[in-house]
Amino acid sequence: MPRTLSDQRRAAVLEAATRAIARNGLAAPTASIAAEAGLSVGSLFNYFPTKTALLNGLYLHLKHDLAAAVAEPPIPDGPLRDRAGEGWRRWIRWGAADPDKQRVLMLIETSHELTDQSRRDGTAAMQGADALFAEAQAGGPFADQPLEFLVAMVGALAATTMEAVSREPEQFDSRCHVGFTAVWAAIGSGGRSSDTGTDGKRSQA
Amino acid sequence: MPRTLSDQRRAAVLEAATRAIARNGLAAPTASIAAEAGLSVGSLFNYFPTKTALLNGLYLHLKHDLAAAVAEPPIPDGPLRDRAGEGWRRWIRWGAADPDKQRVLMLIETSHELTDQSRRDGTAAMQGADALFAEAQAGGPFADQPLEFLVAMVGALAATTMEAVSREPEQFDSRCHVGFTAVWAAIGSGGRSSDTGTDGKRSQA
Amino acid sequence: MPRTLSDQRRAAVLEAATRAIARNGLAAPTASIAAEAGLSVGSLFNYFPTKTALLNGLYLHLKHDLAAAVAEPPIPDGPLRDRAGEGWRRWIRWGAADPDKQRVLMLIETSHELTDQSRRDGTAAMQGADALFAEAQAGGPFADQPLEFLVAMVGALAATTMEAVSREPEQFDSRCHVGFTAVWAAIGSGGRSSDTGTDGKRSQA
Amino acid sequence: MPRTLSDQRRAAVLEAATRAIARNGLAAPTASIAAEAGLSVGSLFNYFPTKTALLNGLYLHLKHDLAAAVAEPPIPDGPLRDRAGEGWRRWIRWGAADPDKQRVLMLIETSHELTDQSRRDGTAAMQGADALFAEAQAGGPFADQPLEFLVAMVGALAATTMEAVSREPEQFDSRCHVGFTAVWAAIGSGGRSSDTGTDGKRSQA
DNA sequence: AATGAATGAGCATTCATTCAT
DNA sequence: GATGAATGAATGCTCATTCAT
Repeated sequence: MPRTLSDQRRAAVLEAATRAIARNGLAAPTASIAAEAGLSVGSLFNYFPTKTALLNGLYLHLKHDLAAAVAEPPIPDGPLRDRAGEGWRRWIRWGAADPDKQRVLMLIETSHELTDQSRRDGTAAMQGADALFAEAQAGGPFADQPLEFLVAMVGALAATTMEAVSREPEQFDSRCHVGFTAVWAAIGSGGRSSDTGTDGKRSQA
Repeated sequence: MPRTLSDQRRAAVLEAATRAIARNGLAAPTASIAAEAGLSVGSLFNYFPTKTALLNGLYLHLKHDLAAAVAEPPIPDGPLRDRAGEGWRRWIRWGAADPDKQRVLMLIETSHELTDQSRRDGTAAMQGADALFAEAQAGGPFADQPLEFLVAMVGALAATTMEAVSREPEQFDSRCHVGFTAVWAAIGSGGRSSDTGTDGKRSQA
Repeated sequence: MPRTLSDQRRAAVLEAATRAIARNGLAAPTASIAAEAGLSVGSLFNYFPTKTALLNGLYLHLKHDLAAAVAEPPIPDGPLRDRAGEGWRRWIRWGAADPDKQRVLMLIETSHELTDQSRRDGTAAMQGADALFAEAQAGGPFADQPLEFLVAMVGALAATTMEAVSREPEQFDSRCHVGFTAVWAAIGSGGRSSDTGTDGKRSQA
Repeated sequence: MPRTLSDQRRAAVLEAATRAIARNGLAAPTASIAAEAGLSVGSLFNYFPTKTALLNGLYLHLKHDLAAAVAEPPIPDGPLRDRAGEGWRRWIRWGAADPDKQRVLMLIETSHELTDQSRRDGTAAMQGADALFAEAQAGGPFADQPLEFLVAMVGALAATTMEAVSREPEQFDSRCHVGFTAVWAAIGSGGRSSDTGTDGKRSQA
């Protein structure tokens, strides 16, 4: 079966596309992507019939990559806030480890290339991660806010935090903490006693 | 004397570019922008010598537009939190009133067309608005976070909030409140007694 | 009468065109010519209704300029060969003094912008100078060659000689001598006893 | 394996460019050249990445074409003057057989599109032909003239002679003779006995 | 399946010329 | 007359996609 070869090449294309698009924007020529992947133009179009298909495929690939990075290995049981915090840190770590991925994800998301189906699929892929935050929102004062809005807020904060961390990796803990504080507040849990605060000291106030 | 380069026409170009780019992305043809502005292609290039110049000009125009919308009329004196909240609401209102502007601002910001100079100028234009949040950050637990990071967080939250409000304008108050809660938390004022909490009612709980 | 003013400006345009075209070729924008002449585009088109008209006007202007440089002040009487030699030196001096003029003349001549009428007029203007060489040709072995061919040969030799002299002005005498030797040969007088060689002094050696 | 970049097509482009440029000047649209070569615009740019590259390639192609026409088949041994004369006739024949080539060569040479490298390469290609004339110059009175000047003189005379012959092909011998007489004079051999004279009379002096 | 040349619609930009002031 | 903004056809070049090999 030529399956294995195909998968490898497909992955190479996605990786090359990530680099090329991070560097040159969505206008990055398919030819340059193919070259970067070590393929001919013609072959690239065997894996993705159009550039739009490539972009949508890349979007889903990155979304799943991110979702996996957040959800695996499984986050150990514990207080919701701890679990959410761990998910958050994984999220940020993913983006800071390879800023290109995050940037490209956003570029595609804000473009008009993304089909509704892809957008839905991407959202579905993140459901595991999102659930963590949705749960926290549930009982709080912002429980009536649409999940979509919540998820968007968390995503925006994550993007900003990643970017900051990728510029100063040694500030990972510090920026993560600030970002999570905002996330927790956006979820509506910011002031609840059950959270015992962002850190223990605060809760004694 | 010939017809003089008219500010009106320049403004028309910027407005047309905003619409066209919101609709078709940065790849929107200059010809379509010119047409939408009621000008010939050639004339567009009298006002902006290159497409990049147009994009940079548009970016600055929108940034100043936003800055003015936040800062004018002057926000009346009062507790810092109230003033920041008023600035925040104006910000969201600006973006929700014309979502194209906000979208285009972000598209340009994440593209490679923006010169460093423009970026600096754009940041400078927003200084008035940013100061409001910087002041709040000053004495708090996040005082050591770089202003740049703070500003980026607030900006990201604003973008998300605007988008939500532009989809459901009647939820202006509700979304604004959530967004501001996150902002205030990101600034590090989320839990300070001097703020009497995110809102008065809550602190009594 | 605004005649004087007009003539000045017209001359300024021609001079500016010479510089601009020497620098950028026939594709030199009319706008740049106008600017170099200290005029507005619109005004330039008052003096020359089209770019082609400007080019033809410039051609004739340069041809007359050259013709005058060769013919004035009148070449004193003397042996034909001396008179021709003096004409030749004046010709070379003209081109070496301002190589732009010569280059532009050739550019226009080899372009498709030149009308037949202009070409004829240009030829007519040079008749005085050409006559000097035609006379020399008359009795010789090449008397049956068409005047047009003779003139073209002399022109080609002049162009080459000018170019060489404009690069090394101190070699004026040397290059002039070589050039004239070729001219005289092309005319068919190269070996006639009446010429007593390329120059009288030498033949006595 | 895909269709391979074909030498035939490349040649077709050069030929088409020669015709189109002879007809319309250097401003001949690339599209028209492509069409004349039976190619699409896009393909033309596969063979030559820019119009400037095409022009430089065309220049070198024509120079080599001319050089080959002069040098091949090898000129049989014999007196220098005879060999030079044979080279000269071949040169003229080349230009008269296809005046477009010569015209285009000159157009490119006098434009600003030609790179220094191309100019050098073009000169190098002609070295074989030029050597013939350089040798003749060597021992004569003009031996101290720079080779460059000599070559330019010969080239100018050739261009003029070609043009005349292409207009009246039946005058080939006659014009060739006149041209060569001038060439030989420019080289300084016009009066030397070893040449047995351009014409018999001289050698007796 | 892989390759890369071929295709041509599409785009930013230029520039001669016109015309309102 | 003078000015220079307005016009839009024309041009070099790009790039997604196709297809012969």
